[in-house]
Amino acid sequence: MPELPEVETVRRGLAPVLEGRILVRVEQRRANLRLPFPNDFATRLRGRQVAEVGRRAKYLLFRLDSGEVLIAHLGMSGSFRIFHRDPPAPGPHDHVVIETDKKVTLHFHDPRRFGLMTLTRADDLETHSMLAGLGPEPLEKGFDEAFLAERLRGRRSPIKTALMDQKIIAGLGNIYASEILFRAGISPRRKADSIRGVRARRLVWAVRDVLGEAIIAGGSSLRDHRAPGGELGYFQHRFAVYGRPGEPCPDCDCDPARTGGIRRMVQSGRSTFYCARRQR
DNA sequence: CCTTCTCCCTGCAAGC
DNA sequence: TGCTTGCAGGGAGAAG
Repeated sequence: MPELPEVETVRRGLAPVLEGRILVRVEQRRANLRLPFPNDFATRLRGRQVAEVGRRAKYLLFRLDSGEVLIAHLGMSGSFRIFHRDPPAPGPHDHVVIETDKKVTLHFHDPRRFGLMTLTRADDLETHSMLAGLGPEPLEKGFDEAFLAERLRGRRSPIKTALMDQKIIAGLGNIYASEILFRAGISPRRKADSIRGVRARRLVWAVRDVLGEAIIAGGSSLRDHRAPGGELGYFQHRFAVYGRPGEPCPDCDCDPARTGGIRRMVQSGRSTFYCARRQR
């Protein structure tokens, strides 16, 4: 379940291996993922040099010397694997195979095919429909309590749902939304509009802290996420609430047998985990 | 405009 | 054991 920390971990794994490499062979092994591949996908990549591997929200951005950018999204189950020599034969879910000079091979693997790859001109990147309208990067300047309170003003949805809205903040998904609200001591049910002042400050800090710690841990490896070198992330062991219904709250130790402990509920069709005592 | 719902897809686990 | 069912979830688009 790649969210910002997982995608950033992937970017950090790919950048040193791919930057400066020339894509000598590109094999597109099916017509579509979540969306169709663009016309002449393999042809437009072949022979190009990778200038930079970047990230915006949950999108990976491979800037090419042709002036085009390869936009890749991992969806739910997408992953890249790097092989420094003798890559294995691609399996049924290895949808794109890219060979570079220096014998490096890249596989894009995505069993559920919620991911996507497309190409656009670098000049048009910011106005591309996938990137236009995204909220700010939560780990960069410009994301602060004043900005957050302004963005949440008038929002009637629960704060948990608002945190997952990519137009408000870019890069948060279901797992980190629960973890961040726990860290901030804010109820996931609270109306987004009521997040102001000290709560907005706590929430901004929680966003930065949780995401920062998760990136240092290499993201979370629940089912699918691995770094491109095959390394597992280990932030899942540090989840305070996600996937832990019925366990005692790690902060207040409220007893699950007496209505305390971590609870699960569904908001907008997604599981939310929280401690009712600690989060208000 | 804002919010919620539905769908896309496969793999896994729980339950019968 | 072997089947069915439900859940996992990012994002687009429809519906309310």
